[in-house]
Amino acid sequence: MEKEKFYITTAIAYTSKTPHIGNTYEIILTDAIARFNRFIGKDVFFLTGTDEHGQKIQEIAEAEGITPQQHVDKIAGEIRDIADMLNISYDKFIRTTDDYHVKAVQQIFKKLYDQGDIYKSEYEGLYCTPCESFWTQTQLVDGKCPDCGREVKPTKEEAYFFKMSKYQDKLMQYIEEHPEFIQPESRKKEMVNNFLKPGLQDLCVSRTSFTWGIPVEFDPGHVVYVWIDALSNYITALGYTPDEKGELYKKYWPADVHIIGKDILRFHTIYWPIMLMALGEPLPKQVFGHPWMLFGEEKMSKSRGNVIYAQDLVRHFGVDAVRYYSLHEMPFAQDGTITYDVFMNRYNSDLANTLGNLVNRTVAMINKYFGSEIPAGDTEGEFDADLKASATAAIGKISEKMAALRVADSLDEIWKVVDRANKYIDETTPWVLAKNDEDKPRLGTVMYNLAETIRIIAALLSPFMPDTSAKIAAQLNASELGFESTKTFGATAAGTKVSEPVPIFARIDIDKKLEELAAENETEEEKIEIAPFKDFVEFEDFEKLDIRVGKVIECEKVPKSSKLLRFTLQTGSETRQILSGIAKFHKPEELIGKNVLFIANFKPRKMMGLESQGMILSAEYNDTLTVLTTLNDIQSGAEIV
RNA sequence: CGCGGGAUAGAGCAGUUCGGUAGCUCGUCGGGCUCAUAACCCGAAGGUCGUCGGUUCAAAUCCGGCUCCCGCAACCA
Repeated sequence: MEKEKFYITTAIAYTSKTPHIGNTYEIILTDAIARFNRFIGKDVFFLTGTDEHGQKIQEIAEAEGITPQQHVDKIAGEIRDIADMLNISYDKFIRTTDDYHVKAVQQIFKKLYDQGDIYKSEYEGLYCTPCESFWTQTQLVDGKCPDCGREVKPTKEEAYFFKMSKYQDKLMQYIEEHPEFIQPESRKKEMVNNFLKPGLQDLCVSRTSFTWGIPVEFDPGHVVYVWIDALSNYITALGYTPDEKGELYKKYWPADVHIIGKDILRFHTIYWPIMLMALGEPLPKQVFGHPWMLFGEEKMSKSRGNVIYAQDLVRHFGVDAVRYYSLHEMPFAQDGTITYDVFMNRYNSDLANTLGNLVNRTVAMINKYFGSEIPAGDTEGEFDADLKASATAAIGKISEKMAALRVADSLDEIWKVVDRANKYIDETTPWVLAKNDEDKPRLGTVMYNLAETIRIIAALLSPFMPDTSAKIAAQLNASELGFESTKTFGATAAGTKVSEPVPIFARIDIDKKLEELAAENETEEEKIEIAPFKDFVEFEDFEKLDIRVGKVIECEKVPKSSKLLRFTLQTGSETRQILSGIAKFHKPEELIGKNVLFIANFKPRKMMGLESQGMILSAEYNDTLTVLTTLNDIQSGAEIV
């Protein structure tokens, strides 16, 4: 019988810098799902890889004084090492710099262009001078600028655009007919209400402002901008080209599920399906936007000093502890958190105490009471039926949960069996049975039932914690760990020799470990990553800017905007209104009365319906920002020289 | 009034579809046991289910108002 196929992917990781555990979480989650589907007998293809093009990478490489290729080779290597370290069972690792991918993307771009879905735009009649904004035909309101309502003028800027709107209704229909397509459900509404209902804008798919990308074959100077390049990895990895689809593609496409971060859901549930429609290919069955792993309350970032790397966690706690935490502690649809403290508490209670100790005490007793041979289990007693039912029923429940991508809940089901087994030991009190020879057969059965239950646990764990599964099986000398073997009791043969008991997860002394970790962080020299410095300019270039001091006489939040503050600045004997996107970093009250620096000769520009007559200067580093001010008070309107 | 999600014991979460004794894990306290990694098992304490009001015999659950968080969109030059 033909095996059912299952194609699963992660998003490809951007190769700008080394990923932290929050980034790594995605691939662990995907691996568990992939392994589980293999476990239940599907023919799985698991794809992961790296996204290696773009301006940012070009800039970073320049700053480091190496070529973009050298930079992405380095980071892609690191990412691959992390995946291998974590036992990620990917079938293919694609890099967007791979030659077959580059070629296929060029062909895809050409095909879409030839059939008229991609067009080159000269922005004719579509530039609004006061707003300094480009608009596509579909964005205009009554043929005029949607921002200010004024006339728009032609310009010469050129880029390629994808006609998204053409496929919009078809996509809407698909989403409605396939309620499981976007997961979790709540995200679906975001996509439909924010993008599809208002009408899709045509998507810019090429750039001329940088060169580190896939060249548009028929138009030198243009490179393919991120989306067509990155998204198509899911099919080019299978050997797809518009002309020749390839065996893997025919076998595995459409994807059963794309596992991605919630931040790129839009691209995967709107642009990507539309690309596929344009290519005449079937759409993926499901896109799951997983939540983020945060450090405490915050996003991880190096400057906050709260980054946790998978490598460090693995070094201190082992691969499967990292996998367990990632899979078990993350809620399905809400962001989860990680801290060393919580991690270790989880480790001790779930892994060392509950699971590890069950294996340890069982193996120890078999050694002690039966000379390390698993005895026969033919003297039934109270509690046996309940234990067996618990063990053999687990796989059914887990299968249901996993079909809904409920990985954490699946682990809970396994732990229910572990708990049941620990309780069984208490109920049957083997140490009491061991005191009387006539109880030996019953004691043997208790040991057998425990060994067999643990074998089933090991089998159930194999998709989630493969190393642990193998370690447990090795101590019991168990060989049968297949899917079918988890449904029935009795695969363990009496007489099987177990090994010496060896703790699988050593308990952690949390206080001691925290000290160790703190010491480690201190010795680690701080690497400060600042934006690359720009090229030399002439003094005249600086002189073109008119930078002035302004005294803040009014400052308030712009209604309905999360970023904008509206300032009224005193500039000599005049005042002017300036908008600045710094609401997240400064409260209006704290700025009133302060001298700020601003660029006075930018063309006025409308934002949120208000005119901004200049730009207030701020210093920015890694998600934090502060407004510049003068050391001593000085007349407003004073020039910066 | 742009769209959507959330607020439940010290912490993290489930329960809300189809109203009826509020549940899980960790932590705390007490007890049991001694095979085992000071592990395991049992029990207890701890919640006016954000807030105000409505419907109902009965509301965490349904309806409405409010507060606070979060995501998306818009907006940061």
